[in-house]
Amino acid sequence: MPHQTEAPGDAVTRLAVSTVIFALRPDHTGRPALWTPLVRRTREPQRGLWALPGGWLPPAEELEAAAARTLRLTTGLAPKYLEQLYTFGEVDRSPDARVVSVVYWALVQSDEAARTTAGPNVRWVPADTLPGLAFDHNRIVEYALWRLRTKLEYAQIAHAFLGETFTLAELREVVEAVLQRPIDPANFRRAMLASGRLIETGERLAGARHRPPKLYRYDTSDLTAEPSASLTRERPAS
Amino acid sequence: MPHQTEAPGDAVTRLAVSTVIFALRPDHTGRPALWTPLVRRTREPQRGLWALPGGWLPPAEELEAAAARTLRLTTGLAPKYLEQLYTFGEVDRSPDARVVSVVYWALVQSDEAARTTAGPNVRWVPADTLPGLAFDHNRIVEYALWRLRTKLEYAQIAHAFLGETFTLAELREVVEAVLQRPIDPANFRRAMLASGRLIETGERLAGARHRPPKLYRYDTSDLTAEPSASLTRERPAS
DNA sequence: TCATGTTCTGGTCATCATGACTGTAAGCTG
DNA sequence: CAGCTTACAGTCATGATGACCAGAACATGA
Repeated sequence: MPHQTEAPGDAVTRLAVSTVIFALRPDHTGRPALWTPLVRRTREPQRGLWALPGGWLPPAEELEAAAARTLRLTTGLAPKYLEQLYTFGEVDRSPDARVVSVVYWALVQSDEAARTTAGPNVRWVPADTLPGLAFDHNRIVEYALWRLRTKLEYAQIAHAFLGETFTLAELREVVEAVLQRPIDPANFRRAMLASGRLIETGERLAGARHRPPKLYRYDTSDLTAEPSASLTRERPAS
Repeated sequence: MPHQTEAPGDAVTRLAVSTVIFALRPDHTGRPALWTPLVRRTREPQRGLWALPGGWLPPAEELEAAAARTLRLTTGLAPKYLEQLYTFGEVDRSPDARVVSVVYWALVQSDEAARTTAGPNVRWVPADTLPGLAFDHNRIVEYALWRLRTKLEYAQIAHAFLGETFTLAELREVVEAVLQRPIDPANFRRAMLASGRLIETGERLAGARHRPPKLYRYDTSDLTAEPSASLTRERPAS
């Protein structure tokens, strides 16, 4: 496909797809924080180390589909948000052959995360305090964290962590957990309502020992905010 | 490298690196506009069509180095700014084998662009009105254009189109050409000076028939503005 | 029943960034 | 030196944002 047409030779360069998955879970203090699932490597190289879910790219499978499939196979998760993060291809990032990894990042709902495939080879860890991972996966997660946090500022993907309907307090809790700083409830409300992307459901969430908050839904009809809509999508075919 | 270790089988999936290059040149109205160099395909498939500069990824070469090398070989250009754009891997984007392309985008100085390798197989075209390109390259350029324009808003890479020193008017002309709208000179000055990234050289640019403007230099010392500094760099080893 | 605690929710105020605009400074040209 | 052009400095209105305040509305427990 490139204009040069030397034969690529033997397949010494291999193509893999991996995914950094984020979900909100209570940390040791009880407050919601970012967690990410890891899988234990059962083969060499780096056998026994924890790594990102992933796999080799099948020739007939789309990149995004491969990301969704491998994370479903290894963790049982179906992402609500899935987007390409970056392609890592340093020559020495894997000790054996040259491996180029197209890495995606995904957001899953909290209740979904609770249904993760259990087992000794899958484990959730706090995204900010990772153990030593295989290959360059620590660096990859750090970059994914940075991207998540900057994207939360200018775009609205916080609702990807939540269910279909949510209160403003729940949405704010998500943003606070991701950005790791408290946000004034009144100002947050004003900004969110001014964005015009929240739709009142008309219902309220009763049961708590305080004034029942309104339930909102996210307006997914407007795609103009993401000019790269053809490249990023929500709710991929899981 | 992924946790699954099925053999990747035959190398039916091939890995390529391509680059979208932008430079400022006067368009038919005489105003500076974005241009991009294309190369003509000399082999099948899509022989004769114009395409982005690129080539297959050698097993021992870094992705970014491969991008810099292929664009130098085909166009003779050395980019001042080079960053990974996106990885395109749709199964059907190439008629023959499966091809996954890691695409970079580059900015080159105007005077550098004038030194492009001449020949019937290299051609500069206005980035906004492209002819029909090979494969999915039209879509790729459109995405690169969007990324360039959004990145110019929040970051300051306009100086990548210019030389070492420049006047505020020159810098403003770059931004106006990229964003395709006039910018108030006084407001632009205020915003740029407030950013704190411009350093006065102490010199002025005389010779014009008006008050000589100050010459500025860009402050490259501060890397905190780009938290992903490890992934994006300026002035790659050309 | 009713006070109490809690959060929801609507509002004010100061600050800052930004767009529109005006006026003066300082060079070159004829 | 008159006149032209752009550099540069400053004002004003507007809108977004952070800090803060106060009433509304519910569950709970006295």
